[in-house]
Parts: sequence; structure tokens; C-alpha cells
Amino acid sequence: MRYDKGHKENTRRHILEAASTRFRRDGIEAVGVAELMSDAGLTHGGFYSHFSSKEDLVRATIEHAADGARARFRELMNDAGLEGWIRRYLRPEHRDHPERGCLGAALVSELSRHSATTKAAVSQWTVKVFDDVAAHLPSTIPRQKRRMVAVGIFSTMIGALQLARVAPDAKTADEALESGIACALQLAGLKPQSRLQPKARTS
Amino acid sequence: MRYDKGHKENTRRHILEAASTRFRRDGIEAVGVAELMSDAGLTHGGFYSHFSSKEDLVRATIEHAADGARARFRELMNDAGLEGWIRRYLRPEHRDHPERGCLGAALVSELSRHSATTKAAVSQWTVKVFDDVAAHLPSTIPRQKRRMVAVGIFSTMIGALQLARVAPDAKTADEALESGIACALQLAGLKPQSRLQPKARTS
DNA sequence: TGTACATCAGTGAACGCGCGTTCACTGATGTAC
DNA sequence: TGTACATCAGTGAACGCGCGTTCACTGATGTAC
Repeated sequence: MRYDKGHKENTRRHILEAASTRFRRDGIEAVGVAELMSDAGLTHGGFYSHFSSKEDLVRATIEHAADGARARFRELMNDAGLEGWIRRYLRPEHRDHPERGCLGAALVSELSRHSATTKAAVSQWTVKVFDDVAAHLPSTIPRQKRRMVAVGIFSTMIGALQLARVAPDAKTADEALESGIACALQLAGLKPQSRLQPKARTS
Repeated sequence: MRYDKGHKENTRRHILEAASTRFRRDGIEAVGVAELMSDAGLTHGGFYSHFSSKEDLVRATIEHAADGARARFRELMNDAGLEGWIRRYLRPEHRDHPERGCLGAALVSELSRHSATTKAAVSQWTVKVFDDVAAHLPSTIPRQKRRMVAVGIFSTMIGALQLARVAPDAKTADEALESGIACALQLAGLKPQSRLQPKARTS
């Protein structure tokens, strides 16, 4: 068969989305190219007409996921503000479904061992997160501290989510999320006296 | 040859130490059993008289590393206090040498995809860290908030270290560490007005 | 309008390789007699 | 004291398997004439 204009680009996007889900769920190394292509409804041989190597796919997946994440970040920040974003990032559904969540939290320690090019793709995304968070901090945070606070808030969030994911029981896992929320809010200068329990939130 | 009493236990410890270093440097999945045994000066066949599987080694390595980490934590906490520990954890040497540093920071996102038994080993360690940190918080932190603050501080630290490790340039990487220190200290109620620069520290 | 050819996304067999694991074996030494 | 045997940590060849990557091929359709 011969394909529509735009067909190949569509296929590429399908592969990227399959990779994004699989990588977050199982880790990069644990997922094979053949498995991935089969998820996208294709056979493995065609992979190399889309990407030059698996590592190239990893880089492209990070960039693809970062674009999506940033768009969702902005939407949410407008709807629910910084506090809403923090609570949403650290809710139990996010902990329990890494395959639909933050690629950074799912893969950061694995990615730190990848190529400089791949790490640069991650870092371009984290730098944007820092900027976005800094821009939404309350005006009580002095200008020269905003970036530092933004980096600290995101460190707390990504760390708390990962600790929650290795917790062996619900109590420890919930505690990690709740502590992350309370501490991130405190750093942001929001509700320093806030209750420990996060509000129940739905998507 | 026939071996000394205690020889086998010694060999086991050598394997655990080789695994601990290699896993932190390259990730668990990237390191083969044969490679590991060769690091320990042995051939791969003998591996299974020490461990029932690679996953069993992973669990044992976490427990081994946790014992060492806790001993070092206590020593440092007595010498330098909570602030000293935070600064030491987030110093550039730790970022640049994961193979000699915190196993949790190096492997947490990979470990979240391992067996429940393995995750339980990680979590037993994190729970002890939380207890140790909570016990060393200044008395200004109210009793019922201490544990939450301890969890938040460690989340910030482990998150900041990982973000520093994916940073593509020295400036971004240093910023992550410095922000982590400043925010961890603020959460701990230590020097909320502290400078952004960490003190230069040596081992 | 009809025919021959070019295009090119996707197919699937095959490659060399390293993985985790198994197992028959080695050989130095302790023990039984 | 001397000899035969048991022990057991470690050896290294071999297993089946799945990996990333390559490549000759397919076949539906667009294009040239």
C-alpha cells in the first residue's frame, strides 16, 4: 500500500506515545524495540526508518513528553494555581500510575546514566518547569529567591513521588505524598500552617 | 583448595561491595552477574552458591548498603549535626560520584519497578532515615510535625541530587544542589535567611 | 484512458551478542581409620 | 604416622533466550507517457 500524506508522521507519533507509556511503566532498558513497535501496531523492522537508534527514540520521547507536560502544566496552573498543581502532582493516582504521569519522576535516576544529548533533553524540560513554577510563586517570595524556591519545590515533589512509589504499604506511601505537599506548600509560602492531609481531588 | 573458616562470608561481602558500587554507577539492569563476579575477582559460576538469583543479590545489596549508610549517618550527625549532613549530602562530590554515594538517590526510580520484597528493603531504609532526621530536628519544630518535616527534607534532598545529576552544565547542576540545601534548611527551621551558596566543605 | 514504472512505509528473517542460570567438574584440605 | 575418602568454594562450558540492528523484499498507489 501507499500511504496518505502525513501518515508517516502519524506513525512516528504513535511510536512515541507507545514508548512514553512503556518507558514510564517498565523503565527504558526493560523495554525492547520489538515490544514497542508491536504496541504501536507495527513490526520491529520499520523502527529504523523513524529513529536512528533506541537512544535516539529515548531523546525524542523525552522531548515529546515534555511538550505535552508543559501544555498540561499551563492549563492546570491557570485553572487551579500553584497549590492545585502541587496537590495534583502528589495525589495517589499519580503515584499509582507512573505510565500516565511525570516522565521525569519515573525515569530520572535511569536517565542520569544516559548520553549527554539525552540528559540535555531532560534538563531542557526541568529548566522550563523551574521557570513556570517561579512565575507562579506568590508575590511574597522575593525576586532573587524565586528561582531557588522553584527548584526546591520541584525537588521536593519529584523526591516525594519517588519515595511514595517504593513504599511497601499504603500508610507509608500516603505519608510521603502528604509530607511532600505540606513541605512544597511551605516552601512556596502558601499555607505554612496547612493541615497535613491533602484535599481529595479528582482529575 | 579448601578455605578458611569465614572465607565464604568474606567472599559474599566482596560480591556485595562490588554490586553496591556497580549498581550505583551503572544501574541494576545494566550490570551482568559475570561482570560483577569478575569485579570481585571470581568467575560467574560461583554466584549461585551465594545468592539464589540476581534479584536476591539486589535485595541483599540494599540491606548491606543501608547498614553502612546508617552507621555513617549517625557518625556524621554527631560530628556535624543536621545541617552538616544536609550540606554533605548535597555537595558536588556526591553528585559527581553516585558509585560512592546514596544508593537510594542512584536507584530509586529503577527500584520502584522491582519486586515487593526488594522495595520493602528500600523502604525499611528510608523509614530509618526519616526517624533519624526527625530525631535531629531543632526543638522549634513541633512534635506532631517532625516526621512530616523529616520526610519532606529527605524528599527535597533526594530530588535535588537527582536533578543535579541530569543537569547538562555545571551552573544548572550547582543551582540544584544549592537550592536543595537552602530549601532543606528552611524546612528544618535552620537559617531560614541563609545565603544561597553552600559552604565549601571537604570530606 | 491505459500501461509501465517509481516510490516508500512497513515486513520479517537473520546477524552477532550478552544475558541469567545450570551443572559436571576441580583440587586443596579436613577427617576417619 | 600414613592412606583413603568426604567436603565444598570456586571454575568454566553450555543452555535457551531476547536484545538492537540490518537488509532484501512487498505491494498499494502516485506519476510519466
